[in-house]
Formats: sequence, structure tokens, C-alpha cells
Amino acid sequence: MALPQAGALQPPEPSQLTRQRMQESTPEGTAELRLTPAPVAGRQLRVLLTPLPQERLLALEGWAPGGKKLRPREPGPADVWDADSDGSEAEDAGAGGCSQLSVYEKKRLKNIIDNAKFFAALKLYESAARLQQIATRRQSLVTKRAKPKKAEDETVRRRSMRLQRVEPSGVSGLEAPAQPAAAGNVRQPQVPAGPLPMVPEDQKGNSKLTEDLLTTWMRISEVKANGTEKCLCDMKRYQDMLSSMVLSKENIRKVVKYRVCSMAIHPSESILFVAAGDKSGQIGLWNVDCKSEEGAHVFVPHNDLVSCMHFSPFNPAHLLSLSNDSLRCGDVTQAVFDDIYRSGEKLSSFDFLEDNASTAIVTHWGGNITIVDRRTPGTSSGLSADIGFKRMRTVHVHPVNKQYFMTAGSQDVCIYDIRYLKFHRNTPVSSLKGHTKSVASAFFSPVTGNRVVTVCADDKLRVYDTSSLSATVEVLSTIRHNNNTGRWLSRFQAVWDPKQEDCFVVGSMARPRQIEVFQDTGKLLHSFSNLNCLSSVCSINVVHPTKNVLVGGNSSGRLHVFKD
DNA sequence: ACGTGATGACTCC
DNA sequence: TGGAGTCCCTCACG
Repeated sequence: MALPQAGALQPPEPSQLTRQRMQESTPEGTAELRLTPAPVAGRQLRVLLTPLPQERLLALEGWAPGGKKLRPREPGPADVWDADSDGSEAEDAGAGGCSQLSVYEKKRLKNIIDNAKFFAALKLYESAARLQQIATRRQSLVTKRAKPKKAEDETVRRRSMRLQRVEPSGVSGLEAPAQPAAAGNVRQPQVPAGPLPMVPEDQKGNSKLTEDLLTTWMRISEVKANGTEKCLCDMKRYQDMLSSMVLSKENIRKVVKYRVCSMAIHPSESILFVAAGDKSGQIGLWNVDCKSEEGAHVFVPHNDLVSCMHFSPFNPAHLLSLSNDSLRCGDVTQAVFDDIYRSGEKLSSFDFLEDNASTAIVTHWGGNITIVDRRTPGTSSGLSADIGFKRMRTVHVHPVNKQYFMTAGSQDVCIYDIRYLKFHRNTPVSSLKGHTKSVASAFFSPVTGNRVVTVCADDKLRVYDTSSLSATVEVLSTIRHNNNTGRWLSRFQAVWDPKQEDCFVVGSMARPRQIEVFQDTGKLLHSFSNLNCLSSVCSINVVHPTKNVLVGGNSSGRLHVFKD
């Protein structure tokens, strides 16, 4: 409901009005007045409306209370001025300026006055009071209008102080009025759109402490990692290498506050540098080689779950991160998290389309994809297409044939050719059939793209042979695997070891807690575990592209680095 | 019927 | 004693 403006309810003083009309009246006798009377309190308002002489005077001049021009029309029982309408009616009132009253007009005026009195007595006072409330605090209205469901949620589902992010002092309770847990948002202050300074959360205004971390990131990004030699060593050697990778206490660190939802590892070979995104929109950067407190810092470039992150393969000084509403690029050389793309639709995943990382394919949760070109900032440029998925979780571009990309979601896993995308009704090049429940992830093998591994809620890992893309793709192996991560853990994603074409890493519910490495044949090659250090489930894992390093993130924001 | 997302008790240090 | 960390196999809703 469009509530009337506070000012519009005050009728102008007749004398003043008349003066204005004399000045502004047109030869036809119509006046186009723009009156902006000062706001008036509700109580005063009633007093102003009730005295009849004033009403009559106003009415005689063709004005209704509220500064609105009366439209001449047939009188009727509902012939009252409409406090809800906007000011447009005043403009098209036409030649209604009345100086001499006909019988009809007198009757009409009587109606108007009676009705005005009636409304002033009943509704206007109420409205004015509500207006006042709006002017001071919107909250009373919000609670009135709030859906009962939300109110219920608040009462039925009681949340602990810690979960409400309420400081023990209770200070933040004042700052968190109307948006308690709206959309699961964990954080109170909303991150604005547009570029954000790369300043850690705990040190707003004092970036001195992060200087080391960011300088390190910048420095290691200048050195081109030479190791694209993705060796395909024999399985025995590979297993030995895996066995040599161990976890020690100093290589465990909590880098974000809440559950890890995505991770990225910097390609540098000199320094181990990891980024983790959590459920609340935080991104933690950790220089694993720096053992001091300054080795890790938290930034907050998003409002919501950071679902996908990649260092740019072209320029690892850029860290791209995706949240529900935006794709950002953290550029350490500029010390900003820049906006690349924003959408009203919920975003789920992205991948780079070319090696130069200038274009990215972004999937929307609801089944659309968008091609985002970073060279045209601030626009959702390029192609948008509906590929008919109900829910899309991950997207991955074929490592060799970049025209192919694969999406995985609740419906299925499909491979599309980007050259033949249409706005609607896209048919996939290949469908990877067999999933009976929703699919959490699907990724091409890193070197050739000849394999795809999927994680499905039907408690199976599947490996497909995608060496030739036909309408149906053969399942190579199926692995029984408990993927029921449930309520508190991020869903498992199976990721290939970039160094080993045919092996992938996946978290596990098995006890003792472990991270598993499988061969594409379905053979379990290794389980990373440590009875002393690893006591939780690592849902999200990344493997370094050249070094023997594996990082696992758990649902408490803690990262575990296995290295040799 | 199925997919999705929400959250609090308990243990350990 | 209290805060940090772990993790479930539920339940409402669309």
C-alpha cells in the first residue's frame, strides 16, 4: 500500500492558496500548483481537517485536504479524495477551478466535506500516526507486515546467542533489528556492491598487519610457475608420494569463522598460499609457510556463502570468488575486491572459458548460465542461456576443448557446446546418465578431460569415460561412498589431482576421519588421516597443481595441509 | 516424493 | 567453567 506522504495531508492555507493561484492561474482559470507543505503531526492534522469553514474554503477553491486538486466527476457515495493515490491526479484535474457553485457542485462539496470529516475522524488520524512511526522507526510496520512464518521461525526455532552472532556484551543486538536470520545470512552488516578495499575484517582502517600477507601474495604471483609438466607417474610411485604427505599440527589453522564452502590454492611453488571461503561470505587467506599469527587474515567481500573460488590461471594476483549474488575479483595489486558480475538470481558456480581468464561462465542456481567478460566491467555482458536445469551446482570447462562445458545439479550431469547455445531449449552434447539423486559436483580430468568424476546423493561416486562425446557416455566405474553429509557439513566434491590425470580426492565420513584418493578405476589408493590431528570431516579439498600438497577444509573453518 | 536448507547438544581443553 | 569445535540420520517447506 502506498501510504500518503506526511506533507500531502496538510491542506494549504486558503489565503496563501488563493494568492498562489492568482499568480499562477492560466487564462482558462486552471492552476497547476505544487504545494509542499511542511509535515504535520497526526494530532495537529485532525485539528486542521475538522473545522468546517476552512474545509469549505478549500473546497470552494477546488482543493481537497491533502493539497490535491479535486477531479470533477459524478457524485457518489464513495466520492472522497483518495489518500492513497499519488500526486498525478492533481495534475490532470482539468478545468475544474470553481468560483461559482452550481447545485450539483454544492451537493458534491457537501459529500466531500462529510466524507472528509468521516475519514478524518476514523482513518486519517490513524494513518498520520503510522506515518509518524514510519518517519521515526520503520520497525513497527515491519512487524505488522512481517509474514507470520518469519515470526514463528523466530519463536519456534530458538537460536543460541553464539549462532545469532550476538556478542556477549549484547551490543550487536541493537544493530540487528529487522533481519534476524533472513535467508540464513550469518552476518549483520551488508557488504555493499562495487569495489571493496582489501582490508581484513578485524583491522578496519589499519592494514599494517596484513601487509606481509598481501605482499607475499603479490610477490609469488609475479613468478610464473614453471611446472605445467603434469607427470603421469606410475601408480606405485604415486602411492608412495601420497604416503609421504603428512599432516602436522602447525599445518592446521582456522582461517574462516564458519564452514568452509570453497577453497583455492595459489600455483606458486615457493610459498604455500591458500584461500578459503565460508558460509558467511568470509574469505580467509593463509600463507601456510608463515607460522606467526600474521600468516592468516579474514576478509569479507561477500554477504553470503562463497560457493566457488579460483585464482586466475593467467594472473594469480587475482582471486575470483563467487557468492549467491556476485562474482568478485580480489586483485592484490590494487588491494581491492572488485565486482565483476552481479545478479538477482542466485549464483552457484563459475569457471574460466579461456586460458587468459578474461571470460568466465557463471551458472545460476535456477538453471541459467551467463558468460561474463571481465574486459567489459560492470555489465552482465555476453550470452545468457537457459539450459533447462532445475538446480545447478557446479560448472566445469573442458581442459582441452574449451567449447565444452559440463554442468551438474539436481537433475543430471550434461555437457554442452558453447558455440551452439541458444537462449532456450538447449540440448546437451552428452548426458552422463545414471544418477538417481542430486549431483553435488562433476569435474573433467585435468589434462585430457577424458574422464569425469561425479558425486551423487545416492551414495555413489561415478567415473565416466568422456574421451569421445556422444549422446550417451559410458560409466567406467561406480564407487559406493557415503555422501550423506547431512545438516552441518558441506557436500562432498570429488576433485582431480591436477598432477595425476586419473586420480581424484574426496572427503569421507569414515572413521577415523580421512580424505580419500581414488583411481578412476574405482580403486582406493590412499586415505589421508592422522589420529592426532584430523578429527573432523574435510568436505572441501584442493590439491596443489605442481607440489605434493593437499588442503582439506572442515565445517569449522579449519584447514588441514598435508604435505611432504 | 524429493530436494533443500535450517541449527543445537555435547565434548574437550 | 566457559568457549571453541564437532557433527546429524530430523523436519518443514516448496
